[in-house]
Amino acid sequence: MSDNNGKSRLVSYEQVKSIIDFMAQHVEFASGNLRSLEARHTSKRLWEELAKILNSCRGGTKKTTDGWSKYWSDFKNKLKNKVWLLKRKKAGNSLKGVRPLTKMEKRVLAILGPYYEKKKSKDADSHSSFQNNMHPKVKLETFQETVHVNSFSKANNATRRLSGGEDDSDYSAESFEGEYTNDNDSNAPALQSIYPKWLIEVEKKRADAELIRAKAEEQRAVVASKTAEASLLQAEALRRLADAATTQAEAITRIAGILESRAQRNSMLDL
DNA sequence: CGCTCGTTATCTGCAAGCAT
DNA sequence: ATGCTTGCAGATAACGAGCG
Repeated sequence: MSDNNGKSRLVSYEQVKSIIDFMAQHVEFASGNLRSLEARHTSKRLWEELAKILNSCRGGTKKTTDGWSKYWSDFKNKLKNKVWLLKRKKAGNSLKGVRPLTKMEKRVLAILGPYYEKKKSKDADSHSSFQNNMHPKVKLETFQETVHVNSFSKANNATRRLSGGEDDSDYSAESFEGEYTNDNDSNAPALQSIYPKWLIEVEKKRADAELIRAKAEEQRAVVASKTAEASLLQAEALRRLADAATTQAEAITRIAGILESRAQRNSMLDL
């Protein structure tokens, strides 16, 4: 198990938030798509970086890089199962106790959305899934059909702890409905008459991911501009310091000249 | 093209902790 | 005591890269 030295073995809310924030800035890394040789190095470096961040959080457990990697992998898997169950529920299957997605989970879905689609393409083609009315390429909805009882209960409760820092409204049915289909959107019926619902949902998820990426880029730009500003100030300070040093050197030269001429005068008087 | 290797994803079962 | 939840470990599958 984890080396938490008697502290909480549970991952804290702050830690989960940190992971998701980090993943939002590294979408390829989050999806586990860093497969090339160079990318693997990047992946390793990022896990070390992330592990350092997470282990420095005040509360929660401590893990090795492998431990956090495993945790993230399990987290994504549980989330996939949960989404699958929610889809079944929505499709009319009576699945009691399946909680709606939390804000955190929605955010992770927005980050991973496009990659879930890529990864699950084979499953979608090979499985004649329950939702016959759904397009087979909606990979998010094509998780394995054989979910045993244990997985079911696990998935039902997966990441329930994440709601700890959020208000109860996250669990409202409205909140969940708002994740992929905005029923209040007046354009929705018109759009659905043109495009299939699955395509609209996929595009919405893609847009969400793009938005998160753009926000991360914006933050990065702000940091970069502040860094540049600080560099400018530093350069200005150095320039002034150099000016002061030049002035000082000139003064010293003049003093030396004066002293030298005074010494010469004194020596002539002595003669 | 097919094989091997390394990494990551996924599945399953178990253990610890907690609530009743 | 019992059942549930959560996290972890181990096994296996899947994938991409490199090589002959």
